Amino acid sequence: MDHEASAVPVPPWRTPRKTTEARRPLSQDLVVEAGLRVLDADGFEALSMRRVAQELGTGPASLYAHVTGKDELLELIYDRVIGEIELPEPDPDRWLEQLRQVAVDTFTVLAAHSDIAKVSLANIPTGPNSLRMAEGALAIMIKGGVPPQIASWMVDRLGLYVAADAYEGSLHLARQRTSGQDIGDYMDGIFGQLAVFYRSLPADRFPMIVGHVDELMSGGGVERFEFGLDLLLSGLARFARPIPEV
Amino acid sequence: MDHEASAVPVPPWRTPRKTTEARRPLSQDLVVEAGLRVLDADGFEALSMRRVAQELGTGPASLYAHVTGKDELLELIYDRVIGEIELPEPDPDRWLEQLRQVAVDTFTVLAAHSDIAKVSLANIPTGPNSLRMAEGALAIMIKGGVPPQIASWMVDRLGLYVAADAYEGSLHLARQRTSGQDIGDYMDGIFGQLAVFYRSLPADRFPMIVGHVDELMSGGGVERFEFGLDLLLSGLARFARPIPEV
DNA sequence: TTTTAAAGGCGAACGCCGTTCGTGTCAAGT
DNA sequence: ACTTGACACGAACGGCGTTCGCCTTTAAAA
Repeated sequence: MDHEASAVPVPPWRTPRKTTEARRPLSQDLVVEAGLRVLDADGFEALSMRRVAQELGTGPASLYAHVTGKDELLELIYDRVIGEIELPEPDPDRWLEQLRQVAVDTFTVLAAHSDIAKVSLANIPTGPNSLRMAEGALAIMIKGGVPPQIASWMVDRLGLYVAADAYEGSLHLARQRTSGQDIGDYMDGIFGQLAVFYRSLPADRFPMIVGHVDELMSGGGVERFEFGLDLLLSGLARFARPIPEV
Repeated sequence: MDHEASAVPVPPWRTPRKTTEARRPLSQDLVVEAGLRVLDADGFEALSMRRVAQELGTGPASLYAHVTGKDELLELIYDRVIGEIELPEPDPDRWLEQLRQVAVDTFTVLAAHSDIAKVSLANIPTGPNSLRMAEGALAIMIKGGVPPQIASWMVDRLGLYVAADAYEGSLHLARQRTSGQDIGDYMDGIFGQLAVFYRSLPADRFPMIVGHVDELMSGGGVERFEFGLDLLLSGLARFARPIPEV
């Protein structure tokens, strides 16, 4: 036995068949993970089937055995990201606070993973983790005394608001990435230019804009997100009724 | 005169130099108009430089003399669409009602022009008509007694909400267009499937969803839009202060 | 009227993209 | 040991935005 030890070297014109190490088996999880890696590293616009395949050391065609297409891949990545959000056990006394926390957490997680928020704007998310989120938010509200009809619509509206804001923020990130600048320099540049532009407008046609440049430019992304979120939530609170006897 | 009437036919090997009718001069306006035509007819995903050029009977390279690229074309189309919205003369007594009307009108106009709302999510609109909108909304609020800082952020938040909802709606339109179905059939199909899907979920893990399918599915796009809008506006109203002596 | 220079139309090509086809190869079941 | 079915993957298709370079047209200059 052990012919291998004294084996004659393979002739060089015999192209080595096992290029890396046998055949690495792919799987949907591996594809999704690679996609998420590309997304976090290089952003949404860089997430192409070719790039994901490259990340896995293969060609684009290989992915289609595990994923029906790019759309499905995006939905899978999205659901995976949503899975990172923790849901509290509903407490009727703190329902508003809990709902707010879930919204903020969702915003944070979506913003952390580049532009994936776009996916939830483009689809009605039906992955297991998205359903978990919807169920959790519904439970917090309904157990807090919000009428089911209101709570149902609120899930929709909150999801839209959170995703839209995260998406908008990610687009700035993408531009900054393209520009190659430091994130701070980029932001200063954009806001500086915009402030100068506003101030340069004809004051007779745009008196409000010219007169309130400082207010228009003030506040960062998170501050503005929470401002809008609190508008929505304070509006919602008026609908809440005391819990009926259980 | 009138040699034309009895003119000898041009020899066919003499390739006709004026193919259509001399050279039609292009212009930025013509390009933008053609782009809007494509958008309304075939949707966002069909709006390519090639397609717009085809609409003008030329090649894609010709457009770049009038537009720096696709991004600028989209912004120009967007601003043109925004120009369709009418702004009221601010009336301090009816500021909330006026603001609401502007938001609804904007939503309607954006939704009418397919997916153009996407552009305002991707950019901070700075076209003349977009500025006019911002100025108008600011004026309504500030003259209505809303503190300038709140009004400034509200312009941002309202724009985000309106654009996001219009964008989401347009994505359904795009799918319906792709599927080739009638709009009614498509909607019934989607909502029917979704309702069936929700009802098929395990009731122990998703009791709220399974128990409130009817509420989750109820209401059309406009109804939901106005629900969210009124949440935002009722939250805003709490900030309004009586106008100081003028 | 002729010349000339600037402006702009446009065919062709580059390098991306998502997706499909056909072939090759491995590993598990017989 | 052989068969077979799943799947990896190179190559190619048709689309995209954009650029290059040539050529026509036009309007001002001579």
